[in-house]
Amino acid sequence: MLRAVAVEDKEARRSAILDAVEKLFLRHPDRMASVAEVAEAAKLAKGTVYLYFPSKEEMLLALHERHVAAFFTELVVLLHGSEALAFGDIFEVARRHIVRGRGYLDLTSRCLSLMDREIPVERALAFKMGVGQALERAGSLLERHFPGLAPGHGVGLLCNSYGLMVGLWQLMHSNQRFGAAMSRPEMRMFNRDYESEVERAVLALWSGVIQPGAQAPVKPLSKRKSR
Amino acid sequence: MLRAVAVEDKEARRSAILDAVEKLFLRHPDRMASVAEVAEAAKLAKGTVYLYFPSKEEMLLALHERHVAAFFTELVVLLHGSEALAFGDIFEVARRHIVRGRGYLDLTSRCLSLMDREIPVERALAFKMGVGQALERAGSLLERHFPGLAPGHGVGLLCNSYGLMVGLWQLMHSNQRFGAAMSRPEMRMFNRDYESEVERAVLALWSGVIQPGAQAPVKPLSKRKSR
Amino acid sequence: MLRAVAVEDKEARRSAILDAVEKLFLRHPDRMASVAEVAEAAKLAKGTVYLYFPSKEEMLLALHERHVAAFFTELVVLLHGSEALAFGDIFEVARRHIVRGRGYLDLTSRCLSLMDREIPVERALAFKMGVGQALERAGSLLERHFPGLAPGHGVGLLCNSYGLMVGLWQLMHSNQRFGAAMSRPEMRMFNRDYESEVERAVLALWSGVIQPGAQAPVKPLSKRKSR
Amino acid sequence: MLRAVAVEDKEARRSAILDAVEKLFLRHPDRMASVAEVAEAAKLAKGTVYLYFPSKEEMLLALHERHVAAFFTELVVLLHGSEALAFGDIFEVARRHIVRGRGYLDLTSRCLSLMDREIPVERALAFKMGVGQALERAGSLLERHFPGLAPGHGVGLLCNSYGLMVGLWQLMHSNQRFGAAMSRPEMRMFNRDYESEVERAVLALWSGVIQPGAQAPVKPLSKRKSR
DNA sequence: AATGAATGAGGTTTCATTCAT
DNA sequence: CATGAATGAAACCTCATTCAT
Repeated sequence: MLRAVAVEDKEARRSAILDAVEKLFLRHPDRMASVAEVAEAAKLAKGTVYLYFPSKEEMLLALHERHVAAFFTELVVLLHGSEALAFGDIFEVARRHIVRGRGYLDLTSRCLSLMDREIPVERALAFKMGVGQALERAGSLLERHFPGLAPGHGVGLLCNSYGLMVGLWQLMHSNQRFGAAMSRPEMRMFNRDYESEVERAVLALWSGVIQPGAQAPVKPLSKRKSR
Repeated sequence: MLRAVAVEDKEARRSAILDAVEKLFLRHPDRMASVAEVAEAAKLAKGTVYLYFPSKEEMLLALHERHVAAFFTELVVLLHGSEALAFGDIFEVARRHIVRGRGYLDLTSRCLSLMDREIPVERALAFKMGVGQALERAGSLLERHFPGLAPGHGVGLLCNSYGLMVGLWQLMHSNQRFGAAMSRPEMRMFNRDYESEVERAVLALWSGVIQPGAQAPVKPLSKRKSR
Repeated sequence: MLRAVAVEDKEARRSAILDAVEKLFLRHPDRMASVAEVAEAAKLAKGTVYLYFPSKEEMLLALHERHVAAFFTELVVLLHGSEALAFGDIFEVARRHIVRGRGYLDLTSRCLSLMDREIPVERALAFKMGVGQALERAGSLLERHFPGLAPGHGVGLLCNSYGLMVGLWQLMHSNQRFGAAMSRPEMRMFNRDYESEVERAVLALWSGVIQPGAQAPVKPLSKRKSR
Repeated sequence: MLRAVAVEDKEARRSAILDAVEKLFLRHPDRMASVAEVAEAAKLAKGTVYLYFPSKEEMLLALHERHVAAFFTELVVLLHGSEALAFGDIFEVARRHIVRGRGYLDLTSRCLSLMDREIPVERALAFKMGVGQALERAGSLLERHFPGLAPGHGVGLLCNSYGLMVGLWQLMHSNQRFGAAMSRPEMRMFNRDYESEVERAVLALWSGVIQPGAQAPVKPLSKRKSR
């Protein structure tokens, strides 16, 4: 076994481990691979894996981090351009990374719950802060493209969109398990395609947030009571 | 221990077990109680619990089902009334059950991932079909209150809203763990209150979906490419 | 597998586990059996063993406790009798249990160091208090047989003797490993038999403590300095 | 890192490693430092440590050897002098090195059990032979100071004393863990100070061994039986 | 001689579930 | 119906040691 002495070598090895994790994750999205399996897939000894990651959970988080970074990098590049962008241009990036990216949403869900328990607070915080910075950057760039978006609301819109994509995925993706049963009449309303549904939903959300018109189409409150 | 012979007694015992699960779930939302704890809290023996539920996971699902049923019951009652309803009236029900309901969202997240793996397909399907029916009913009633909502789109809007609420919760709730660190400048953009944020987001979503006006405020596509 | 439902049955099973531990301990005094081995030797599943003992270490302690209890029981019975006792009568009990008792001293050494680290303080304290009571009882009875023993010094003498037996064993027992090498001239002074050596030493200790005569044979301090 | 090429340099490095071991041992007497920690404390790499010691256990043994050598050196110097010595003069040396020497007894206990298993027979034998020689020397010198000590019994007395010191320490030292609980009435008999207790015990042992008078104060055997 | 990356054996404990009573 | 004793799979992580550099 070659020894990763230089910093780049180490980085490469770390990355190779993540590749192995990803491979296993995609092969069996339903079960979390054991460290032994990861090590085997990466052709390393178990102990070696622990030289690069303090725990199994942090491996997953690191993989997720890689996904997220790739997404934001591309998003920021796009938003940075001087070209005028419409919703679809931006969603295109999300589609490629998040909606269609193999394992992106599944891993996101998984990590979101890891963050509560298994990941040490310090690490969770660090991850979140990293995302926060990217988000802030993307959010403010976004505002430049949508004058209807009130200053400071870019980040919020991105968060909301992200939440919508994740939540909807969780609601819908399991349908695959049901196979033929999905064609029963009682299941009709679930029988939609996540990809098109989520785009429509996010578009609607943006339309609702980026309000150019004066009057809201949906009245927030009825007259009878004010809560 | 009295024996639950009559059907009602059995029903009551089942319910008592769910009460115990709920109590434990609320006490430690961060860890899943063991069956032994549930049995103890319900003042039963471990084995007895298995007379009423085939597995631990199905206990959680049953509790979740109870939450969901309570929510839909109230929602349908509201929508059934002849009174005119604004968004806030409807969201009020969601707020009480989902947003503020102790443990509702946490349990929802948990069950959503259980549905993928631990729950037998049959059971998962049955649950889903139950929700489907309630959803269908509520969706069509909803359309009566919002003429701007195209026929058949009520269910979709409800699903989207539900997904948004769940996804946003997952993104935001973990912030509690971070305590004081949330006030750092890098974390500013996360420092929002879930309750008000989610209401605003859902309202925006509805505004976007229920489009009375002609012109969309957000152009779906730029001219340059058509994907 | 028969189920130990009654309390006596449980006691018996616990005892059977200790038998298995003892058997393994005697077979390989040099390595601590794994729980898997213990379970196998006791013809139980690993998990079952954990129903009876909270940890591997506490198994050893329990076995040691059994040894100690047997020793003290017999000692107290002897001391209780009305007959006049000489040192040899009492040492006879120690010889049978401690010196010749298979594994007694080895296990004692092992447990003595477990008490420092692995055993929870509560448990260690409980054990020690149990020994304390037996010791107190034996110590005061001892004083009745040896008028030369100052009141209250019985316990101390027993402790000292115990320490001497344990310490000497540790110094000497390993000689077995050395086999033929023990006959080299440089090793001559180690080449003694533990059993006779320890008896002589303990007798000497008792002779020194139970001082009938006026003049001490060994002057505690020289005249030149007083420390 | 400078390379230790000359023999003295190597000796110095070896010694520095032992210093590091000792430092760590004193800092956390309750847990055995890992090789990584030792290396770090000695400002060396892990592999380097293995150039000087074949195993972790032998590090401990070497440190112990250093302790023992220091003790015997001083003891022999004292016994060599022409001055008349009383027990207290000799015990003073033991007190300084063994009783009060930080970590002496703890390490002794540890090594005594290592000798059984972890240390290769060859090495264990070598250590023992070294101690044997020192012991022999000290033992015969001792006999010159105590005419009551039968020729050839000096070594035995030293061994017995050593065993008593070690055994008693093991019995008593753990009391520190129990803190306040030591003041309970059931623990009264344990509540003694090791330092004074051990001195009294060793003095008693010597008094018993170095018998000037004719009649033994403690009858070895009762009349009724002869074992 | 020094380094530190790689190794991989090794054993504990938990807990959902079963089933004899 | 109720009990709770018995089961046993499952997986983590540590760390002493080796050896390529």
